[in-house]
Amino acid sequence: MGALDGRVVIADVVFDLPLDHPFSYRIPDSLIVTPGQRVSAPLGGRGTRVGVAVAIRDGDAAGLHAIERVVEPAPILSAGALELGRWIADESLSSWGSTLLALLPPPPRSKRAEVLAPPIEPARGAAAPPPEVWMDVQREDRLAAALGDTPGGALVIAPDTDSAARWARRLDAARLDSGAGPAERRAAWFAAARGRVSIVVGTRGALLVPLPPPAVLVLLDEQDPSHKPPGPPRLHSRDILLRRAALDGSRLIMLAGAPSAEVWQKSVAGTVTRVADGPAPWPEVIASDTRGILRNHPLTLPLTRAIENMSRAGKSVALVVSRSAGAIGCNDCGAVLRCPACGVALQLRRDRRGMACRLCAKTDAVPERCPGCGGHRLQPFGWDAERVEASVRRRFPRLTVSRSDPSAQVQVGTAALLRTPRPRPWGAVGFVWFDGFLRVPDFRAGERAFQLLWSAAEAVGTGGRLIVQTLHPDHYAVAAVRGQDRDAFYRQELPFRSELGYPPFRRLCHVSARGKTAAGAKTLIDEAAGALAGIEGLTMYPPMALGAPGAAAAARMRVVVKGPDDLPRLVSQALRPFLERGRRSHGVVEIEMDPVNS
DNA sequence: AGCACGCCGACT
DNA sequence: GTCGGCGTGCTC
Repeated sequence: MGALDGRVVIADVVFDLPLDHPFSYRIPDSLIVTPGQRVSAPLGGRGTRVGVAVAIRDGDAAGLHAIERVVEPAPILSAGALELGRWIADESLSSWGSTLLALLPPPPRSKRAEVLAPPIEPARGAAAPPPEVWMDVQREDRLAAALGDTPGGALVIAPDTDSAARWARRLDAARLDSGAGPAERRAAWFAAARGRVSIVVGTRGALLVPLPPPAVLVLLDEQDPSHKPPGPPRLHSRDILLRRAALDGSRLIMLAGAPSAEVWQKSVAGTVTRVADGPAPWPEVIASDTRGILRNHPLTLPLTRAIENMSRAGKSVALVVSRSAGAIGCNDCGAVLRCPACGVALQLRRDRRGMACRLCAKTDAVPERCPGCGGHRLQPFGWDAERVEASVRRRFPRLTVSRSDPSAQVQVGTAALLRTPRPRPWGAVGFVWFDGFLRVPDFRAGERAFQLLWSAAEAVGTGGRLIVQTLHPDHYAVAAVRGQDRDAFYRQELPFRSELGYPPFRRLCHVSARGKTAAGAKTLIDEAAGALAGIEGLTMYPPMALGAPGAAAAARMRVVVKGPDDLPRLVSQALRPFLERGRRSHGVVEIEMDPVNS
């Protein structure tokens, strides 16, 4: 690296920018920089930013600025982790830098360098055992016991910080999530890298923690949509862990009472191993038909009885309400108005003057009569927590009824009630208006409803009751939970997904255009849709406006694209000109791969 | 993403 | 005559 010929050592650095190309810097003689190391370097105008060195090479220093300092004296990411980050960026059509930096603990505030050893390189190429999904009621206890016996390290990914905190306490593990302080997070990261702690618990931000092999990777509540929140890394934690386990030969354990359709399909295909038990303690599941009732009172007879019996037995009852969903149902036959082409529930527009399909954007007036039974009681309605609370108070004046007090005899709330841990199980759980979940205008509504019922059944103790008030008492989600039979649910659900070309059989992608004006957004989305049109294997729905109709908010347009496994590559090739900051006059094109809601 | 440069409207 | 709008292009 003699300076005579101008050849010096150069670091290629990626930053948290929407630009998917590295910036090159000269490495001053006073610094040693290796791939995977965080560095601080000048970028644009004035000021420095923290980035990650992804490559070190010899080159011509002409016109290059110098790295200013290293954030840590050793790499924070292994070569394998860098490569995994590259894969996540490719799969989600985001930049390497924004992906990597979202997966690292915050840089230290002070410039004082921490003394640490380099992370241990994962054993690449080792054959990984097939990933497992543990579904039995005892799965959490078994996990805690199994991790206690594990010789190597373990990385446990929780869906949210509350869960991470609980599990860190339970496993006596180092905590690495945004609920922990920055210093604690960094300490946990490097302690794990050095093999000094055996178990690390975190949320998504911990997915790249280096662990000495053999390590066990764990995904808690696999079915929880919180595993793919908005923002980088823009990929589901399940997919990241499946990839990581395969790359570094780790065992992967996913926990879910009722797994996602994606994991279930993998288990059917034999790439994921199901671990279940025989019949577990299970409540009596009662589907209570609300036809003709539920207009003036939120409780059917079975739920009223359950409240009476349980309060007499000193047990508490949860009443679960749904957030009003905007789908349109018939109060006579229980049918939901659906788009004939897409199969998803049509949604009442906010101005209430029509209804629209979220996927194909077809809009229509709300019909006078139900297309199924001819009934004229078509309406979106629901019992919210406030109304339910007041009504139950009136009906049971001697019971404590509350929306906030966990010790109340009857507690009313949304589905989040079931996720709050409690010392004793519920005596009964009642779904006031289960159709509110079935009617959510999303192709995953049935799956979500099934998983919700399953978790409710698990949260009810033996001898308890699960009461489902619905116009669809024979719905296959209810039947499957009553029979404690996951397979029965997916035997119905998977063919539906397959026939309509939904995940897990095809991949989905949202392409949206945001402009200053509705016309600008429309122009841009039409151009983007034009670039995607005619690509072999893609199915594209017509553009539709997002947000409130009318107003100024219509400056967002979206198309839904379905395609094969290599959808990211197909879309990125076709839309490259839109993603490389060219068309700013009309707005910005954004791509969401594998959307999990709406 | 931020930021600087650059070319057209209403204001002290 | 300026101040300032944001459209366009760049950052090693």
